[in-house]
Amino acid sequence: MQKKKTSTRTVTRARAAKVAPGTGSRSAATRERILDAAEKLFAERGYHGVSIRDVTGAADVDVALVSYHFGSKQGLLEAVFLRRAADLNDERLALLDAVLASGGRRAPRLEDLIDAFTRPLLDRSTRGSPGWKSYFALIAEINNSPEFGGVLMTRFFDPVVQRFIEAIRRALPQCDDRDLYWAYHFLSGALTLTFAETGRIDKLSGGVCRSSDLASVHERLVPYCAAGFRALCVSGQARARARAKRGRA
Amino acid sequence: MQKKKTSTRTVTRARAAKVAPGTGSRSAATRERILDAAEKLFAERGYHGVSIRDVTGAADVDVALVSYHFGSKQGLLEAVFLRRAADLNDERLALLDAVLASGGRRAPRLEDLIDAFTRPLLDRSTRGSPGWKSYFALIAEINNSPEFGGVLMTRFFDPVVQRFIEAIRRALPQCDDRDLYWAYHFLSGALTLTFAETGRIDKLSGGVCRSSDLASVHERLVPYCAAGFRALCVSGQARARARAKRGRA
DNA sequence: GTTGAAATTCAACGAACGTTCAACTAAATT
DNA sequence: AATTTAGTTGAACGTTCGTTGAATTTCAAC
Repeated sequence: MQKKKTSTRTVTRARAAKVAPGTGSRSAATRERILDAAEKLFAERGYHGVSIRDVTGAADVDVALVSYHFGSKQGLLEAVFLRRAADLNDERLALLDAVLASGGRRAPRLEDLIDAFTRPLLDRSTRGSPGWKSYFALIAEINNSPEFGGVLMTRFFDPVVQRFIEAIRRALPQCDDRDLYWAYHFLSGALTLTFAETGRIDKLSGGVCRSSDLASVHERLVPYCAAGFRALCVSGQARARARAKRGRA
Repeated sequence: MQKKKTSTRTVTRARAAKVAPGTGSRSAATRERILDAAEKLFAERGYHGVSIRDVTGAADVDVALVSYHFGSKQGLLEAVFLRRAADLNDERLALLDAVLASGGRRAPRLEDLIDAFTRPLLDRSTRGSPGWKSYFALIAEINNSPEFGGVLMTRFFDPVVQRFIEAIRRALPQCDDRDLYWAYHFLSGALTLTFAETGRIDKLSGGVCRSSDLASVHERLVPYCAAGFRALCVSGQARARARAKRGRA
């Protein structure tokens, strides 16, 4: 199964392609076209549900360019993921710093922290380029997928998440770490499903709720999760007291 | 694109296959084998990430049997979905009725309702056959997928969900319907991500939390979501008061 | 034991899959 | 103007895809 071709000159080019060929100016445009199309299609039908030809067809570009620019289909997925992650993480951290700075030495307000974590998604989905909606739908699928969930999400987002959890720990200093992490986990599930906009709640509610009305959802997501964090905090202390009592008995 | 074959005798058999061929006893066993393998693989790699040959290979069965028993690959997915849905829904409704009955005329406790909705998942994932874990992972992917999320979930689960929301409405009679539905939406996201067991929280928490320790998660999921429901309820009333005040002004 | 339907097997269909290669174009370097 | 290089193209590679038709086996009813 090893490559037998004693390839001659072309090897250097192929190797170079694997690294990252795009520095020229006219390549950047086609790279973006491919990323836009891939983002949309991956979000709609999932990674395996989309062929490279689907992507290049939608981008009106030759098939071979995916391998050339991104090395492989998997490389394309990671590039899609990476493209918007930096921007998203940057604003999240900026908002987090602003919340922490405005409070001075005082503990930050829990609602402000959750808002700083989630508002960048709201802003981009409602006012950003339409690609952001696809991006968030893709993240929702990835986040819930055993195949990619534990890998891609961790790599691209966990450093920022860690900083938020540290801040939340300051807001709820008496809270057990396990309760803190699980509370974040629930927030993560609610958040990704919300910004995936699958439309299921529209049918379920008979039109009372609209997935696309993200401002209304976000307005509710923050108090919902803040209350959840606090409840876990107190119920965790109750559990600890019960354990201590059992220990003494 | 229409079938030109003036097919003679075999048509009756083929038609019958589309409906549901399995009544014989030895067919039931192979059907189950196929469903088990499909459930596991769909959960691991998603619908499009699994080929029919992957499934029949794992089930040690001929390729053609999927078309014979389930009509098509999509038919197989729906059969996987349907197989455990009835059992799950039945116990959910039984627990719901028990909660409502035990309370008599009084409003049910919110925590009891959320527990009735979620505990059947906990029981089956921890004590049921291992196929249940795959099933819940598959549901998580479907729930967050634009392609299937709004269709399959609605068809198989929404009737039961509606009954729960009615019961929750009795527990929070002053709560606005929009707040109620959105609160359920957040619960749904947290629930599906939890039982998907993607393992992401294990890495994020550095081992403090374990996805596989579902009893600990469930113990926290209930108070988290109950507090969320109540918080939405009161913040919804605050919003209503604010709207009324603006109206008078 | 024969019959007949249900279940299974085998082989193959055309289409689509991800990837690669050599040839070609266009821009930058000398 | 000549040469190099990044970018693009079209074609093809071998493989796998979902599905199908016909032949074969299994098993219960007669």
